[in-house]
Amino acid sequence: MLVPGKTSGRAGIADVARLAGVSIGTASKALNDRGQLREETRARVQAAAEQLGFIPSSVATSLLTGRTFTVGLIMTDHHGRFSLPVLHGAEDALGWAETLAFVCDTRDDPIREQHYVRSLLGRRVDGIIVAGRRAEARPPLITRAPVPVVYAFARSADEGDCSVVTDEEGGAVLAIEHLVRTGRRRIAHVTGPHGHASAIARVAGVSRALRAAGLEPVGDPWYGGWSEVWGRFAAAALTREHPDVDAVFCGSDTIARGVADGLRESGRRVPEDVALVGVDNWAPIAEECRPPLTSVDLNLREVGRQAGRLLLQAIENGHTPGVHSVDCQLVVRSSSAPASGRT
Amino acid sequence: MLVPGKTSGRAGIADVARLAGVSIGTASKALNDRGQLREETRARVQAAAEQLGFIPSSVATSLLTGRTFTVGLIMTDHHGRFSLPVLHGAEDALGWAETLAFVCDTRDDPIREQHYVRSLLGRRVDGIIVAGRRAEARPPLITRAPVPVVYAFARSADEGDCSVVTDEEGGAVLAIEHLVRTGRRRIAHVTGPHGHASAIARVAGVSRALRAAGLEPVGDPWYGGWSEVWGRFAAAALTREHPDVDAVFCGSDTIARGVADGLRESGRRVPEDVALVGVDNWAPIAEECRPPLTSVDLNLREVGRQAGRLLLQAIENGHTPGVHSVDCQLVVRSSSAPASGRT
DNA sequence: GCGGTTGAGGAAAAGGGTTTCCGCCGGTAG
DNA sequence: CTACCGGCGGAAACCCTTTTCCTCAACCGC
Repeated sequence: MLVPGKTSGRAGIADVARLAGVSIGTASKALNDRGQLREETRARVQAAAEQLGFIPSSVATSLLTGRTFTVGLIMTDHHGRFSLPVLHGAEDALGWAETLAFVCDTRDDPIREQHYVRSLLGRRVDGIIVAGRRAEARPPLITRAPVPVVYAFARSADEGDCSVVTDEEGGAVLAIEHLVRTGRRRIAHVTGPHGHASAIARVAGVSRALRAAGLEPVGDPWYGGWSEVWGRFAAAALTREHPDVDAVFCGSDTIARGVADGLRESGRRVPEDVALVGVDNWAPIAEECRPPLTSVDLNLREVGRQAGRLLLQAIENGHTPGVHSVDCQLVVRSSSAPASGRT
Repeated sequence: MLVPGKTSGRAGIADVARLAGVSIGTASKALNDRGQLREETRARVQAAAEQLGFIPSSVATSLLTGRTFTVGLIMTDHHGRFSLPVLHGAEDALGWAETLAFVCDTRDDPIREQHYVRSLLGRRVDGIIVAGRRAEARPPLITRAPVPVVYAFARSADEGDCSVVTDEEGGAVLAIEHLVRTGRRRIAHVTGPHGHASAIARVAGVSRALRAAGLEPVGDPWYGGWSEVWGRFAAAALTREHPDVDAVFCGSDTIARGVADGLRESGRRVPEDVALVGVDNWAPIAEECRPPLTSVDLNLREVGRQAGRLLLQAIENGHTPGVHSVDCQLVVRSSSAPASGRT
């Protein structure tokens, strides 16, 4: 039942106070368990608030305290394959509904990005998270931002900023160690475009892990694209040039799926003849692959969680510069089962 | 250069006014092109604002005007395949950065949802969009909401609410008409689980379109799951039971991809022997399919755009109840090219 | 009986803008 | 010379809630 009281049509604390027969200040104290009030008064006020469906305006308290319990989340990959898990992680860290996130999709347009930043700043967000896939370190969002900024997944070029990234090199090491452990010896690496930062990091991990295991790589890394077509092509070429290959580590699940199809069509069995590991652990690809694909999970949700935690920390205690790294995780499916007769 | 003026560390309009040598009221008028001021004064104030990097706090104006230029976007499908395009469309309608959206992922948990709703209401959002895939109409978010609510893609069970949905039945008609137009006569339909609302709508569309074309369906609709495995299985069974089939309309791109693989492995060529159309137009699947897949696009972005527009309209002029339908769009790729020798 | 103490609740300021209303000043017309 | 008017800019109210400070009354002990 609406009370004709205030302009907005919504009950304000003044309406609650009037209904309970107390002053505004007293009502506030009753609702926030502050001050010294008789229990009876407190209950009366709370009943009144309940009856009116009173929800306090955080706009007013924000104005008062200077904190909005609001952050901006800027994403640059509009399909959300990378930003969404980051958002989920951030939500975890920010507490369900404790702090809410304005999500802004820049569509990789710097003008739009600046618009959004200005808008966020005008709304007095407590901080900003910049999420999104980008091979290289990205230019800082803004110089001398009046609120903390944390970069998630895409790291800032400015070392004084705070970034959270995945340890892609470590992820590659994980994959190779797994293959070696399951008895593979002739391991090839098929990946994305030459010069792509992710490709570079993973190649480095592959070299390191192979060296540590005392193995020679099977040819140079195969650079191409991130597509299935490339994977199929590479599989055909690979089996032709290196018939003894017994495992392929792929720079993405998409490539790996192409490789799986290519191998099957060249008469190789997966995993019996050749084991396969991808990267991304992207369910619709990895799980539908024939056979289901072992994959390196980039742990993006944890990246988001860390970013959220660091942001909160920066808001409360000040800036924590540096690059924070999150480990990858290997998700084992059947594509890398040990070949029969091996360890 | 920070001015020691105010508490927050950020320049306020008082700082600007002081620097420009005018009163606060005058400064406000100068910055908002309001009132009668000498051009010189206006310029002086604007220069001061520029120098201080002044960004007005929309918290303050929101408190004053009662409008926050903020909406809530509640999503229920956490992979975002459906909600994200809706978000993008909504962003289009809300104007880049004019109105920002709090994005809340409920993970299909009603408790979390209520938390978020309360939080949004406390933040005095101007309206709420509920997005997300759900087969059936969903229960209303809240009864007697103090702000307008628009349901996007998942429609509300309450007819008095405002919902925007895609015309899934119409999408199926589009697909069948396309197949008929390119000379196919023996058209089968492979879809998801029996009883699923989307499956039901599409089956209805298929029947209608086939009847209109004077064709008999090839057997009953094939109900199964939304997976590739099901598609492969169905393809094998289909070619066995109906060797004369020359087209398959699939309930999703994933199924269609499975069917494509299954057909190829049964010795049928796509599209020469059998044409294929999917639903979703989900790029990573449709484009990587062999051959690239013709697909019915659900036009989710447009759904989001409509939802945004309707919400804005509801905020400004009041409620517009009813279910608004958005047409699907057929995206033609090579999987449905006319067989050689046909029209 | 009176001062001190404590418990309960009210009054008012604050926070950062916008807007309305008002006053001042200079120019112009009567 | 005075009255009026228009241009320009300032003072203050207002939005909603929290919080601090204050008042008032009752009760206690001496």
